[in-house]
Amino acid sequence: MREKRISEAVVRRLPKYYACLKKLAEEGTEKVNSTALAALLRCTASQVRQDLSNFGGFGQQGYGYDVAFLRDRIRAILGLDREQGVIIIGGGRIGQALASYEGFADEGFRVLAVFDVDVSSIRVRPGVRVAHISELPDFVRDNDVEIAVIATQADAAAGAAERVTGLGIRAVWNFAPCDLKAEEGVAVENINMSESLFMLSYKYKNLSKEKGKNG
Amino acid sequence: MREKRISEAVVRRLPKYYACLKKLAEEGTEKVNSTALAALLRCTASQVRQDLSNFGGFGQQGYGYDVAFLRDRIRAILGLDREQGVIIIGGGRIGQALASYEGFADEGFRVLAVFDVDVSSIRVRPGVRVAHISELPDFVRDNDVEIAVIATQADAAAGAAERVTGLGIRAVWNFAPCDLKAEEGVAVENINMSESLFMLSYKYKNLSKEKGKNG
DNA sequence: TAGATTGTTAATCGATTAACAATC
DNA sequence: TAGATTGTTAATCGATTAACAATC
Repeated sequence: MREKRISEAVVRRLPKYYACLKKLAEEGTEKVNSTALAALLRCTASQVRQDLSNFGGFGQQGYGYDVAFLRDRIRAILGLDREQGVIIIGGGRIGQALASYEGFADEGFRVLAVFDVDVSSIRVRPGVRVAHISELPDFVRDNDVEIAVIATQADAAAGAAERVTGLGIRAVWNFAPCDLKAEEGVAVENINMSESLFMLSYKYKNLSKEKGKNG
Repeated sequence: MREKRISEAVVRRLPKYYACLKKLAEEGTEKVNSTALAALLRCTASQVRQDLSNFGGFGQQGYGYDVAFLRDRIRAILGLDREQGVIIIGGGRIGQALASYEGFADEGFRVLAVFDVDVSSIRVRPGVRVAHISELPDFVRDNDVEIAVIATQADAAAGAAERVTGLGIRAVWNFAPCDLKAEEGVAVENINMSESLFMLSYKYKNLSKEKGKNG
């Protein structure tokens, strides 16, 4: 059976549906329809139905969607229904912040270790190992590592990415201020703070020209 | 004269052009054509010409684009041709990391102060003030603040944003794991790390289905 | 002038929205 | 059954790509 290719635009909205459904479930809401979901996501009901139907019929005509059911389906679609081991390359402030952020654990991400060339002065939560970069190959061999976070300086990022993919890691989350491109068989997501800040600067500068709506 | 509305898709590419042109200039490249730029950005030459022509004719037929000239034009378009004062709400690890990141200074961003309810144990670079949140109104009144960074917990983010916009700040850069929506007359950019991580998880899970290309 | 390459118009492609038949 | 709401097909809209006349 041929899986339909899901467009990038749809994938970008999936985490938003998920966050929204988690919230609704926490509030005790049991069912929701496409109109209500659309209002929460600030899009059209049509788009909600179109998006969700990409993955199968999760709703019921005349009723709507069961919140907990839909949330769990999207969680599974996102691959959050299992543990994923994470290592962090670079123990600077960003690396330390990520290593200490407890929110990730809620969705099954387990930060296993932080690697750096200088191990002194890296402070993380108990349970997260701090190790010299030379220990990386052994660690990856001996542990179940799905995701590598690149939290190095820009000039070291591409090298670090090559290194981890060379060790067989197939998911790279890059925080260095440069865009890493995905090679065949490797998933890459860039958090490019500079680009975001520059866009903010652009939007700010052009505020008067806007007719509302951006963000 | 009626300014043409620039689409979000184009704005998202502007920082990439800018980064690319800065790099070319540093390497001593003096001219570049749309085909070469397209190769660096991994898009089509047609798109490069289409994008740039939104802002005016920066090139020269038969020649191409002058690297330094185009870089400076895009810098100005992004609003990076001046100083912009930045304050940070929230002195946790993310807030501290941002307060200490020196790369922003290169583009005219000046981190002036970090505010929090608990000022102890916040360590930043010399020259950055650390103050209790109660000092915020006075500080904003007495200083030139363009941008407020929200680096609080998720539940405090919306309140913090209201607070700073209430004080007249018109640009908000949000790092809390929730999407702040822009009200009329306020520019907002969200760095939503959770969404990015979930998308990475999705891409990783669906790697085999991909025909290359993502990131 | 001949060659190169832009800026722009036209064609294509994909994503969003609207409409409605299916069905709970 | 009647009312509500989905899933899906068709229409619209916008963004990307191709083509080419303008021009350096």
